[in-house]
Amino acid sequence: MPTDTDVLDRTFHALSDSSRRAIVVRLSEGPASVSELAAPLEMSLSAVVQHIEVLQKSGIVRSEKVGRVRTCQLEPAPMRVVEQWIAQHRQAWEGRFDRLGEILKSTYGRTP
Amino acid sequence: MPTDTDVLDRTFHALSDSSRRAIVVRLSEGPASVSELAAPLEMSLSAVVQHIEVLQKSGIVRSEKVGRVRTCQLEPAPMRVVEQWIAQHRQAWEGRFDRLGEILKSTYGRTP
DNA sequence: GCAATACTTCAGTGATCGCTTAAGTATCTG
DNA sequence: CAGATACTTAAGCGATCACTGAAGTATTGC
Repeated sequence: MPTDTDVLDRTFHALSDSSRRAIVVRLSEGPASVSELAAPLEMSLSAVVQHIEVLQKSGIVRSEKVGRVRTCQLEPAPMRVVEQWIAQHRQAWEGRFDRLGEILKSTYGRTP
Repeated sequence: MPTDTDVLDRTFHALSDSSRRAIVVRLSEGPASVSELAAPLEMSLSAVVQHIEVLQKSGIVRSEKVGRVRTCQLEPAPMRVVEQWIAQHRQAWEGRFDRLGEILKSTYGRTP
């Protein structure tokens, strides 16, 4: 049973590659087969399969094989964990903008 | 000049490590020195410095040295790019389209 | 001046990453 | 059944990763 930390590690890692993000963007338009996902990417089918494996390990993507075709689709749960993590620190991202100067000033009485 | 793709690659990568996320969480409470950031982490100072470098290359963290102390703080811009990317695909993550399609199908017997 | 402090830099190491090629295994289609 | 299709699996390779430890360089306080 993966912890939130595991999910965050794997999901952020999965999204850190532009080929994998392209796969995710394609899947956001609806389910697709492995070859459909591979078509626009300039790499071997084997490489694409490996990217899909990374996405599956993160939980972002789920797939099912029918006959000889594996169909992939998005799974929302891991992204919700990521969004939640970001939301928890959003105020800090937005609120503490460019205050180093102020802190240094209050600490040293001047800006160096 | 880094493209959005570069920013996404580096920011997602930066956040894919739990030690780096711990640094980010600490910085969300306010600026901190390198040693302050290192204190709760069970690794060498050198390792922490390398994590901070990764965060700086992504643009998430900015730092300034005064005397012998380097003070780090969050920079919101890269996170906004990440939030924007997620927002663009949120509907798909949440499965609204799929469910809407199913609902319409079960109601009208077809997708309009 | 001199020791403690706060990093900084560098070389090395084992693990993981993103890919390739090659050789599989099922599953359709005619 | 034969050949095409859609993956699947495995080995290997150069690059990057997350560290460590050792040796540096500025500052600061006494």
